[in-house]
Amino acid sequence: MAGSVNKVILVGNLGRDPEIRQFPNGGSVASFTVATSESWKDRNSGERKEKTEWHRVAVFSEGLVKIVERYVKKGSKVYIEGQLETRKWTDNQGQEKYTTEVVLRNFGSTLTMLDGRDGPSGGRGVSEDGGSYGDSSPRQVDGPREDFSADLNDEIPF
Amino acid sequence: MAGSVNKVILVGNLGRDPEIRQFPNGGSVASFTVATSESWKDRNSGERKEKTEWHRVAVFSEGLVKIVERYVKKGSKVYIEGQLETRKWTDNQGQEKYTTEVVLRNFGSTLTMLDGRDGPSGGRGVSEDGGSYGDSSPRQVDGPREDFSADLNDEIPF
Amino acid sequence: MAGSVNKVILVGNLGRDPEIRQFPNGGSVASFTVATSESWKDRNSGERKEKTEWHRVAVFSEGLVKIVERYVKKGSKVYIEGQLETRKWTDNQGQEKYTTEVVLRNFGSTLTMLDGRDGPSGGRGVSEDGGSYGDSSPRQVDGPREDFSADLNDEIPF
Amino acid sequence: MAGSVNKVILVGNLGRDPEIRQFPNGGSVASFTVATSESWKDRNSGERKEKTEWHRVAVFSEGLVKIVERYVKKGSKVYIEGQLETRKWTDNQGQEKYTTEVVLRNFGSTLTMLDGRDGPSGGRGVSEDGGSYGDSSPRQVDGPREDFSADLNDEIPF
DNA sequence: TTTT
DNA sequence: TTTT
Repeated sequence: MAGSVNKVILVGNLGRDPEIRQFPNGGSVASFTVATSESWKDRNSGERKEKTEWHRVAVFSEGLVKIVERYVKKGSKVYIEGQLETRKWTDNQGQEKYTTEVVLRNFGSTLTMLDGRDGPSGGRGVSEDGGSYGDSSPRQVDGPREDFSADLNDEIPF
Repeated sequence: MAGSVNKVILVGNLGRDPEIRQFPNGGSVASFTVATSESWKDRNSGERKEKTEWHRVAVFSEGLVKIVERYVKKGSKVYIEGQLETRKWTDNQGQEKYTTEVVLRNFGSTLTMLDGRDGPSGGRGVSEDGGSYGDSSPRQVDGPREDFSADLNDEIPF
Repeated sequence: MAGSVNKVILVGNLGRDPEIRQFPNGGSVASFTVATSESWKDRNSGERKEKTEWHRVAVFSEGLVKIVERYVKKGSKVYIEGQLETRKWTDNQGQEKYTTEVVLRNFGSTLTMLDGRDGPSGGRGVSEDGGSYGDSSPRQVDGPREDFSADLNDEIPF
Repeated sequence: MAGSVNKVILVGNLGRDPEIRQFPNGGSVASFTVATSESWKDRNSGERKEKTEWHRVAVFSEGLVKIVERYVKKGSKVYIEGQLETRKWTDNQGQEKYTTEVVLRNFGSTLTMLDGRDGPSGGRGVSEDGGSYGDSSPRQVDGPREDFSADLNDEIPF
């Protein structure tokens, strides 16, 4: 299409440690959920209200997966720039389901740590060397999976 | 949560005329879908590939609903700024489903026409006076509905 | 213009305490500078490089000025959404100068604290009641000024 | 700095054809100005008001310079994502000046045509092959320049 | 279902 | 200097 833009910007905290999975072809994906919340005063009752929204995030960019592996964990506050993607899948009962995610691929995607203490400053110019980094490694799922998408969908309800 | 951001920016075209619904309490919602697409050259095959993503949009801001009613129709190119929201609902078979939408509420939400010919310049400072506007009115669903969310969910598969 | 967008998003830290000024007509403005920085590895030398950019910010939205007064101070990390504006002025030697600022007015502007400890969650739905809030009040410039813009320009070099 | 973001999003029209300059080292820059405008109804007088803002844009990303060369010209409507940079220079009278620009470098920068007729769909995955493209080539400044920044600053007043 |  |  001549000129379209698909961009999501989130600042929020991770609900759990990220999950990293290797693909048979060598690629990998980091997935996690991010909470954002709003609060407002109800017009009628005058009560303070709050609503939390959970966003499912999938990181496919190689450099950003490394950042996630080393620095991002449950509770981390992150700035994320990605794109919206909806994919169709079939659950165990044969029901068709749709899942919408914020996806970080190479171009125009960013992940920046906002916690201060740990981690690098920006998620783009990722240095390619490794190195552990304290003890905050994410929950690594061991080994390649084949039924990747069904597996992911079992765990998170949307 | 101390400091979160939930923002979606889309530039794309409407797949169909918007649908406007009145709520019993006087509010209204305009809903439509927006297509964005990307194209790239496949690394292996060298082929040109294209992928279109469909985004479900729901406009609750009173001023923006008016803009949509008057100026936005099938094929319109729009700039949209809203927030991601996922809601749970139950289909006719009693299955729980989740639908993720780009929602435009009052603050920080924008809808701007990018087609040039028709429409006002920006979706924020909406003048409160009415007036028809050519012949490009959207498909108006007549009258208030009670089972609003189930109804919407019948029509669009995600 | 049919469909234009002017938006700046910054995440960075304040270089100094904000400066608040009252206008004779009752309005006020909060101004401060925000640093963002990038680091990258130089392609030729392999050295780690870093560059800091300073952004001049002016907050005119009444609710956001209150937020700034109470919660924002030197070193605070903030998320800011505003618009770019360039204004012309004349310095003491009669030279014409141009200053570009990130301006926060009512619509679509946001300021969110990212420090965690202090402050409210979002800069939009600001409650209109007052209240001190610890000891972190910004450097308040006492009383209305008439030569507002020249005064500001004396202090910051761009 | 741990975690900063510097992002500008513009949708607007070019005031003139872009200017392309080659650097001695082989790089190039495309520069142009983009207009955005707002209109609102004055609270007191009830009059319709309009204000146009001019943004100076400098494109350093190699792929995006090609896009600009081929497709972007006076009057074109574009979507731009870049970062804010302020640089210091000295004019002919030895006066120090500051110029703030929206700069498009490699990562996270985008330029997308919104005019419909001409041009490719997105400014990121630029194909590296050439090709003229009708007659809409921008005003090409011939040959490399050495005093690049002074030269640019002569022409545009901020 | 849009658009190029 | 653009655009409506």
